Amino acid sequence: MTHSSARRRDVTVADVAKAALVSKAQAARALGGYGAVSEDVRERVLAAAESLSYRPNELARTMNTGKSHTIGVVVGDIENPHFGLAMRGISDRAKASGFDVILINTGEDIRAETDAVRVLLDKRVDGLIVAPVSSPEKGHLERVCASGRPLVLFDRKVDGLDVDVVATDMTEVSRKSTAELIHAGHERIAFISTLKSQEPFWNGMDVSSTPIAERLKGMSLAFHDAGHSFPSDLVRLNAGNSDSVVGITQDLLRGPAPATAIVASDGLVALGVVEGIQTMGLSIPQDVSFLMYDDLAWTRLTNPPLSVISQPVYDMGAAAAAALIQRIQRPGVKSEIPEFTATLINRGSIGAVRGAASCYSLSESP
Amino acid sequence: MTHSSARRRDVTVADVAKAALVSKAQAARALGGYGAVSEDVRERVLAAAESLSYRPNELARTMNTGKSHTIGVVVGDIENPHFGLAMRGISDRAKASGFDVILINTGEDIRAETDAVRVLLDKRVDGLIVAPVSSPEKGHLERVCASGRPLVLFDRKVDGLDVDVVATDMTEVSRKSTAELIHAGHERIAFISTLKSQEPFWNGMDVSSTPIAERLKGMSLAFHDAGHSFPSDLVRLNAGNSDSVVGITQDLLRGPAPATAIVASDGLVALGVVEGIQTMGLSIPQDVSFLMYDDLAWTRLTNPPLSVISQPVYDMGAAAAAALIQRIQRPGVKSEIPEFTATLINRGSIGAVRGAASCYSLSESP
DNA sequence: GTGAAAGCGCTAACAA
DNA sequence: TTGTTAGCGCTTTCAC
Repeated sequence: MTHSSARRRDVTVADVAKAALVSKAQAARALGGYGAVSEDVRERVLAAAESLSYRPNELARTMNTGKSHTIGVVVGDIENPHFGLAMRGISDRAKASGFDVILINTGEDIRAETDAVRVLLDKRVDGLIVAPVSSPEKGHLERVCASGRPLVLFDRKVDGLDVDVVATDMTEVSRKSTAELIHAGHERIAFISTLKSQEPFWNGMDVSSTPIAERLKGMSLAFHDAGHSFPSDLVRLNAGNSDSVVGITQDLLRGPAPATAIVASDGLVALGVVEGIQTMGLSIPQDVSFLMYDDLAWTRLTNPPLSVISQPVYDMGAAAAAALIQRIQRPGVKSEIPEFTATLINRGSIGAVRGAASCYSLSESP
Repeated sequence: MTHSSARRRDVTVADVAKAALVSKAQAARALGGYGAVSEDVRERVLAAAESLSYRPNELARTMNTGKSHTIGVVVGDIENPHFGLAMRGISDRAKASGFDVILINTGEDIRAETDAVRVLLDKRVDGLIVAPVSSPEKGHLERVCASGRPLVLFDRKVDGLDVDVVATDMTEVSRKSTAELIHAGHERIAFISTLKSQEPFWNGMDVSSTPIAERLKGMSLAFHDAGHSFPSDLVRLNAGNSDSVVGITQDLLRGPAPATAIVASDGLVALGVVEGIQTMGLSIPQDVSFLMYDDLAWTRLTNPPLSVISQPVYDMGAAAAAALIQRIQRPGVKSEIPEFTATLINRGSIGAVRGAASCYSLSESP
């Protein structure tokens, strides 16, 4: 049993120095790989370290240097594969540059997000990537900037915060997708999002979350292009768990002027929408057309497979990490962030409106 | 602009002490909430801290106390909702006890897992929860124990490592589910797992991953119960990405003695299996029956909805955190870990074997 | 090249 | 109740 004494003190540079018969400073230099050390001393020190199985105390190191070689990531919902994939992009890119990545999940709660940012700053991460929950509060993010450590926002930008943002512009793809739906005869196109909002949506309302605002703007533009008016009564915010989405879906599909197509703003909403449609005994796309954001693996398994708007999430994660590391290594230098574009993948859940002339055929995806 | 000078030194206890006209020690006591401080001094110190917007340096604090009030979590694949849900259970429980949680994702790579453990130990987390990738290597986990910090394993146990394990015993539910399949006339039941293995599976082989071993043992027992022999030629390990699973599935369904039922050992494998079945133009459950582990949200959206084996993942996460925190707070005291049981949720992907007498009807789930 | 000594920001033992 | 003093383990002057 080599580890019988759990309460043993960690071995320190001093121990190594003693064993190698050199000064603490020399041992530290050899171990840390800085300063000037003779070959002879270096070897003795490394050998001693090896045999004592010395491990540097990163905390002490960080305290002195101020650098931790760690980047912190804060996301709202790690159960959403969207963030899982982004996380992989971030990790891969960071690892390639010798940075460790630690993540904190907030459950889409602004208080938890504030805590998470505080914890990571306290742990002296070298920089942060935050996928901020949509909320007017931004004090915690301003505090990051004030601390002097770089911040990169993921997915949404925050008004009045001059930091790098990695996101896909959704306006164009939304416009194009909506045009596709309109082309198929739809005018009653609904949009469901979990975005929290005090008031119901109205046309021209200032939507605080950039990606949602862009999706809505794209829809609005497409309706304008087609000479129709945007059915803003079919925009539903504040969708919560899956059950509430099911309810909203059923509500949208009932009544005198039901929706003929539904757009889900993310994978979680999509689950509820499809379930809602199914429980009403309706078929996609015969009775109602369906479109969702994010190309999740399961969307190919339903019947019909679902049409989705796909974003290069992995690449976005990698780009976020790259931009952050750039900022860390060359403070003050503006980092170049690539443009990302989302594309419509039209699988089979968009169909002609029920009862309309059935001249609709899919236009090819680019 | 309040944060114009990004390069300003952080404000320390010394600064606060000076402002409050007390000694550094008194300021530290007041701020840290330990020792004895008069009401007068406490107020002056807190006021000074407030006005200087003092933030304690957690690193320095951790260096002295050895405690970080942080627990580290290491998982293989955060894209798998299984771990996302577990993570929420862990976070919720930890937060309730005042612990922060940081996570590192390893991509099912043993080297990354080793690194992750090292990083977290270096950051001086108070304890670790690890969902270990199945691998013979366990040096990194032994190092955790040697460091004196508690470790809780999630999902799988590791041979020769005497630590708390939070897992669901899969033997019984596997046996029962397999019996269900056999009852429906199936004898050619396949099992696909991503578990890495040097050699193909053979009956009686020592499978290193507990949950997979249990699944297989349950199957074997059920076949034994029914007086049939276990078709070990239909057990496929080393499944990789989705494409490879599709290939394995197609292989299993071809040939002179094809599988009539397929069991997927996790959600990722399941995606490939269903896709494989669909691309062959076969129907579930008419042509082939299907069963998978983990009750993921999308399993209700396929046609038919998929039969699954459900584990209380959130509760398991919470229990892991509870056990770990117990160990942190009362070292040496053995923590009581509840038993978890998985249940078969028979939705609609298990049917009678093609061509057999169609007397099969679902037996009710408990 | 080398070593002694002064920090980093905090806690904790010891006196007063 | 207070203040003084020593650390925690490392990096980093600054002399030699």
